[in-house]
Amino acid sequence: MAQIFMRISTNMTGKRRGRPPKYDRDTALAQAAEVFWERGFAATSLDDLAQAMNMNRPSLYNAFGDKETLYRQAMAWVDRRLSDQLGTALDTEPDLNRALKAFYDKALTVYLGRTTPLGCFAICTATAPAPRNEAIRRDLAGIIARVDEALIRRLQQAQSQGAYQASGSVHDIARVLQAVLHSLAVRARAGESHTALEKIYNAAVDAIVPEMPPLQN
Amino acid sequence: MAQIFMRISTNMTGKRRGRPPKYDRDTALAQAAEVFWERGFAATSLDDLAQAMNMNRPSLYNAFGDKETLYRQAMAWVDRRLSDQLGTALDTEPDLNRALKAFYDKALTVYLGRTTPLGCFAICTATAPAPRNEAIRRDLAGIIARVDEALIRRLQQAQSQGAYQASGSVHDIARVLQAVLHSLAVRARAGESHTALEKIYNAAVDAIVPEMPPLQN
DNA sequence: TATATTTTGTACTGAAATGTACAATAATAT
DNA sequence: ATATTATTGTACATTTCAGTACAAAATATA
Repeated sequence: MAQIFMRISTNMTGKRRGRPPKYDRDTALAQAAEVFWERGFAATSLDDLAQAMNMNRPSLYNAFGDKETLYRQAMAWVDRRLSDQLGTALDTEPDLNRALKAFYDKALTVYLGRTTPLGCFAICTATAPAPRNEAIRRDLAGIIARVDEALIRRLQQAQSQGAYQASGSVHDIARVLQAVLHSLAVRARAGESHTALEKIYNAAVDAIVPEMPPLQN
Repeated sequence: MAQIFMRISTNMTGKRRGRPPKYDRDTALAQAAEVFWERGFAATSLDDLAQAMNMNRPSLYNAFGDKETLYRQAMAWVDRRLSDQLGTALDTEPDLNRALKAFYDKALTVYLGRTTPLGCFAICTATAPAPRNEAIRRDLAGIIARVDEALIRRLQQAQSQGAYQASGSVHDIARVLQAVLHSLAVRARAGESHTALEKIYNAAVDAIVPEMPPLQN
């Protein structure tokens, strides 16, 4: 039941005992994520995963646990990478309007940037199992909450710099902005084009966070 | 391969020949939808469905075809009902701002109105299989497109009545409005409360389609 | 009453999936 | 060298699932 994965028993020379693993943990997770991303949680078999990760099933169990555990690690892996990219997109651009557009555009490159457009991993594959799998449901809720927080921070930053004046609550506006992200996630997976999606987020940002009028002096 | 379901061989008295079906087609679809809605497409077995529909598997095949066909019929069934309700919500309220809020609120009662909150059937269960199932992907795209059209119509109506002046393209604004719906669909399934979701759509509508200023005379 | 038609329900087949036992392998440590 | 440790890989057991064959049941029609 309570198994312990990944006992990192390295000695002081950094060399592990026993037969060395054939896989690299990070790339294996990336490969697992790719399969889950395309097929979803339930439709992905351990054989699919083992094949994609170039491992056999017992090794896979030994390294990552069962399918659910592996799925959650894969989702966390994808989330870390995406959060990094979206966070830097928000931070690099000083103008709020432009920062948000950069944010959405970076998301689109992830959502559309595979051989086939897959949308958002979490939104498009974690929703299905969520009602019957409390852990996955909480993972999904956590991912959404952290994006809320990132957007709130960015809005507050703009506000404190006088670059933005919220009509209502900044918390609520952040959630409206994430709504656009969710829609891009879904529409990308439904097959809509990059240009069509670009129009959506441009319209949204311009409607919700209009460009600053030139400073009056 | 090409089977024909539901041969409606009624004579002029409206009486069918052969043993009468135990199931009612409409309620059976509703029951199937409930199962798919909670578990998703791939995680639902034909045994789950047969049990929920109070049929045995051969009858199920005879009446609705295989799992994919049944799923698509169930999704279409749910979509018809939801579209009806959302359409009337949009039409009954004369003021655009209030009409949109009624629209979202009606959606929320559907998304949250079961024993466990399930969000939107299409958004939360059709996205997962979409990349590997072209038919389901197209169904999903069609459902999204029809909501776009309904919102566009409503915006144009308000515009032609002078009750609304779009900043940009009405087509784009409609898609931004549907983005809010998508987010409600996902967040409901992730476990967020009715009041939390209400705040989101209220903020969105007020930001995107502000209440009309009192007519100037 | 006999026949045709349609659905029901049992039972079966074959395929796919999960999870594990156990021997073989490859490295470090003594 | 020998022991220890950890992973790999084969093989297997069990369950679940999709799909179907076929007889029984229930109705209309001739």
